[in-house]
Amino acid sequence: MAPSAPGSKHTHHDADAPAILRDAGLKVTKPRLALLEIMIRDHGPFTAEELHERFSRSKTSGPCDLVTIYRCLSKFEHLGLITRCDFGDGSIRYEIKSVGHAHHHHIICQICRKAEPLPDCPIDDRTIDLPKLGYQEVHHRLEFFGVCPACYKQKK
Amino acid sequence: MAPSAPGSKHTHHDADAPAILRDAGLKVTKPRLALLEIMIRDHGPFTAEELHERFSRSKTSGPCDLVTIYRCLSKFEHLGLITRCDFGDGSIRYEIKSVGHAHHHHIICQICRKAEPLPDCPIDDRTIDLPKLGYQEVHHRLEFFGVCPACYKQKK
DNA sequence: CAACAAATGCAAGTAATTTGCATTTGCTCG
DNA sequence: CGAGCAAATGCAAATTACTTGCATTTGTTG
Repeated sequence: MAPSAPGSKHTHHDADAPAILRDAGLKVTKPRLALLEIMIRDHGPFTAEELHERFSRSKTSGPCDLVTIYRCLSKFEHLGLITRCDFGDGSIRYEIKSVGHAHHHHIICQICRKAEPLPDCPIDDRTIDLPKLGYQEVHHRLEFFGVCPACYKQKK
Repeated sequence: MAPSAPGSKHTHHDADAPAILRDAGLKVTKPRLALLEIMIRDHGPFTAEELHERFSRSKTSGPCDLVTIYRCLSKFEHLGLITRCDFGDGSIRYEIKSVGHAHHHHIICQICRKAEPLPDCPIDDRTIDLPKLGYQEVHHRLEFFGVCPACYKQKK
């Protein structure tokens, strides 16, 4: 996937996973690399468990302990490579941050648990409420919930 | 707190905990009543554990098993008496809903974990994004995070 | 106040995530 | 290119938050 040009134009784009890891000061290990590539390639926020399943299914990547996935995710999060999503179902999900995806939120179906990304974020952390003044490094977590069209149809 | 007038004007206001329970079709038991009263009287969203501690400390209310608290909270939530808050630290918190408190959100200090309510909700579930159209019963969960003035001062 | 369902307490069980520790694996130098 | 060392991994066990099963107690209602 990283072809031709050897020392070519930098500011690595998308799927340049090894460089991303190196730049972050992490060793480029097999599990780590595979994990990052999965997260870049595939969509949607994933739980550790879901990522672990993808490892098991994939023939190309060796196996990877669930614990390692937790540890990698934690590292990636602290480095700002991925964002945490909390859909309120007891599991934490993660999503790649950079790679063309702007800050956004999701709407989760309460019935089938499917999540859809919403294009724009309606919140500006700097201009919301007065009492928030005085807080530093403000950010937010926002998710929408509802019954998706498909599930709503079934209910009737 | 519920004084004088015996069979007085209805539409029970605030601290009329027994009536709230009865109206909800619940038995007025000692733990339940005490729990609801604590939630009405004291502030802030609480974890089950925090509520349990308040029981232990209080001389006026008998003891109450943690399991009972979980069960009551679950009941209260389904009845719409309380709302769930997720501060993303692995514990769920609950807050009374009615009793003059409008729908709102919080800002949580990342350092000391203290939560402050924010007066207005910046979200209108009906008018946010196009893809959300088609979803029924839409609601949202939103929390802000940051470093509170006190903790920020200490850091420097 | 009898009777019955609902609510409670205690013990045990789950699910998600974390920690300890011995082993392995990248990376850096010589 | 091979030693050396810290970082990363895997496995087992621990922890945390919450849930379930079941026998006992307690409100409520006739």
